[in-house]
Amino acid sequence: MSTTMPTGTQRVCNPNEEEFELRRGPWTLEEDSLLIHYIACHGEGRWNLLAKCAGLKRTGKSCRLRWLNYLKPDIKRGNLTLQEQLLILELQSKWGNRWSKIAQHLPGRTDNEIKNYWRTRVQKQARQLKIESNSKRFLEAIRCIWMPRLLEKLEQTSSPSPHSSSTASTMESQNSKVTSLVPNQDNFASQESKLMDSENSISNICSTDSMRISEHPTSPGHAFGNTACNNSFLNDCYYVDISTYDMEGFNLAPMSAVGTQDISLLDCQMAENNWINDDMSSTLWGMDELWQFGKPE
DNA sequence: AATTCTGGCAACCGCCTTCCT
DNA sequence: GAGGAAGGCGGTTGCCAGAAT
Repeated sequence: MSTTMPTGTQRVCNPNEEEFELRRGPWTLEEDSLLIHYIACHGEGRWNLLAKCAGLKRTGKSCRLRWLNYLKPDIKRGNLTLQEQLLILELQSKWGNRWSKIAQHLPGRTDNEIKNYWRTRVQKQARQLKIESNSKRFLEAIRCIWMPRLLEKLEQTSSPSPHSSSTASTMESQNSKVTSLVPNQDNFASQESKLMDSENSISNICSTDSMRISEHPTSPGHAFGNTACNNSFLNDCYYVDISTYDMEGFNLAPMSAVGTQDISLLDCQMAENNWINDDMSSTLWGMDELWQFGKPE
């Protein structure tokens, strides 16, 4: 029994209590400080009671959300690092839209933030490619093209990225061990050229061993193994120290079901859209620079 | 300079699960 | 075991700032 008020408040009529206003919408500084102060003194949990005791005219849910997504001291601010983006791609392909679970592996990042990232950046690419997001084809593109690119970019920017300087310390340090990821750049450019050739499917790219550099000898989950790319592209070319990701190993099982037909379809789609050279280079996840280094001159 | 469009993100909603009585 | 409350989670909405026209 509530009525939305034009001012962003709800009038809640409770027979046992006096009528009170329930605020909605953006939080004010005053509300924030009330919440912070109350949690500092009494801890979090029992959110409905907390809201009442703290003098907040908000629902317990609203308080919880505000705290977890914005006010909590260890929340990271700023853009997602390359490592974080890579991790999100991998974990999403592994677990699907289990944002809270994924967020557990990105210290300081919230499920809401990761969800927003996925929707605004990643799914946008799917739309532009006319690929259904979360489809096999899209997953394939992520694995065979974008993740390797992220890895390569990661290697190139071994020094901390400018926009993540002070805020991404945990992941930054955790993932500084992403090692031996990328072969020489010339090869990558040539791979991209191949991609643009409609005669060559992604599977061609994936199956080349020209980019071979190292293979992790003991990796239990075998980061990029057993993919539709016939293992070669990722498995042979990249080594990610899984343990540093705290990822319980990459799981590429779903991709193993992807046949070359699908890949070829994707390839056709890509060729049709000229996606690497045009669309993608300027829009992929806001990481424009990611698409610059490997472009054929 | 004004208007429209777009992207990013905080916040809300509704459903489901877990906990408590 | 049943029922209700609280918490957790994923999807969606709406606002705002900056870009584009």
